[in-house]
Amino acid sequence: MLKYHQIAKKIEKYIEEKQLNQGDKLPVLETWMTHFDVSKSTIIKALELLDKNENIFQIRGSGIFVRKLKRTGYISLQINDSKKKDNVSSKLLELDLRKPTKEVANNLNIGMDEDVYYVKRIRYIFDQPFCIEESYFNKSVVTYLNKEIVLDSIFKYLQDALNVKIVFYDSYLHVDKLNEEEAEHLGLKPGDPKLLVDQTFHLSNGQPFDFARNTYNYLQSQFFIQGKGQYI
Amino acid sequence: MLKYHQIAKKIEKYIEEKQLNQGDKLPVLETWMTHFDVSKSTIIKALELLDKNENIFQIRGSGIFVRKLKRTGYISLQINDSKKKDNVSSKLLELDLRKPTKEVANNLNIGMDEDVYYVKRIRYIFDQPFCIEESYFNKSVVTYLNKEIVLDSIFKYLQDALNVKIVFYDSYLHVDKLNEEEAEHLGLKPGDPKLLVDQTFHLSNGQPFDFARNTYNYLQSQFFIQGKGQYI
DNA sequence: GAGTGGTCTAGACCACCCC
DNA sequence: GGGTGGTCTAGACCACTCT
Repeated sequence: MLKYHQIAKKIEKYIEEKQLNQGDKLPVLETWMTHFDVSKSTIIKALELLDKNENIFQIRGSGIFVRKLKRTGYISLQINDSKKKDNVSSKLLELDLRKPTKEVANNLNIGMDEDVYYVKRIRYIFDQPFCIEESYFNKSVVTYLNKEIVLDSIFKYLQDALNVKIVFYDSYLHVDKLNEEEAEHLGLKPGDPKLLVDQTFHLSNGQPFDFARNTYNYLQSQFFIQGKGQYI
Repeated sequence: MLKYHQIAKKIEKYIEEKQLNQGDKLPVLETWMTHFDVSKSTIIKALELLDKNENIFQIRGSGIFVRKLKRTGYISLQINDSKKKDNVSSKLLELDLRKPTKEVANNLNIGMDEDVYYVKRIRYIFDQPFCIEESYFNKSVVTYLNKEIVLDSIFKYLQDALNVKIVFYDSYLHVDKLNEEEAEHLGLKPGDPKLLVDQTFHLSNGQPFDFARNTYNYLQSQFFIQGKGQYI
């Protein structure tokens, strides 16, 4: 494990253990340098990581401060931290090999005669249905899938067994109305609001290999995004 | 202007001028180093910037590649790049000094006896209403506001005239149903879906000074988020 | 094994905040 | 003006990809 990753973790732990709150000041660079016996750049790299994950913010000439979310119970739309989600379970509805629709073929950047794995799941939080998830995997990349794999973590399997690495992803959000089938799955009424999140996951050559369409229950799901200001 | 900012801009321009597409390979580090006559770290910093703004992705041992969004007409939920938005106009509905509600006081971290500036605007894209925006500014930070300022860019005024700098912000998303008044403003029907985005903007001491509630027209607005994978 | 990006160091100097 | 974070350099060494 990289030095600056380790250090970032330790600083994160430090914040947690000291129960620091938003705006609390952390020790200065110099202190961390001597404490971990590494160069300045390494500490800066570690702090950069924490900054990116929205754990801290840094003010030049002033110091390093703790950053905390005020509201709880929200889902991150940025998968920076892959924190474990308890209370979440899922049910498999469909799993088969099929030809893509025009839309799916377009999103996966493949021809309509190629094969895709189709996976449809319902996801539950505290046993309440909060999301319908439909995924389409390019079969030439994801060569094999079965029930057991799908019920566990697909991404973990892709990485460990197939050596498929996600390099980046794009998410597209729409708000719309539920149709009858979706409403039934989510325990809502047709015409009720829904949040639709389309995602494409890309490989290291920039090609998408997974297109996912997520339909969220508007009563069970709230989201957050954190950002940094740079209005010039 | 910082060296690595300049270089990032030049590389961005290079991508644009060469009309490179997703997955196209960029020249290697060494080439950029000699081309700009700077050290390796500086180039890496520049590429880090481009990486953060989702213009490129880097694969160790392989190279630097162009990244592009597939869909157009979407609004970024990350204000990394503050690109100019044409076709967007706004109408001022209300502007006054008032006492905050409990909710607003809580979001601004102030007492209910303190003053806030209240600004209500409708935002139009291609002359279609796409957003109702209600903002509450802590008066002890934003000491003065008027009609002219509000119709121009508030954030620019805050930075230039009042020396108020946004360091970070949190966004919270909900999906819900429009009430009668909102529906009228947006040209929709009560009960139609809406996307609600609450934002708090924070100063360098971590304190929020602006709480904004944005209600989006679900037919006129679509959003995107880009991310990087790191499933371990 | 050659090519390529990433980490890490040590140190000079700079830019900003705040007293 | 002292304290503090940020930029930049030069170079050693490491880790991954691809053929």
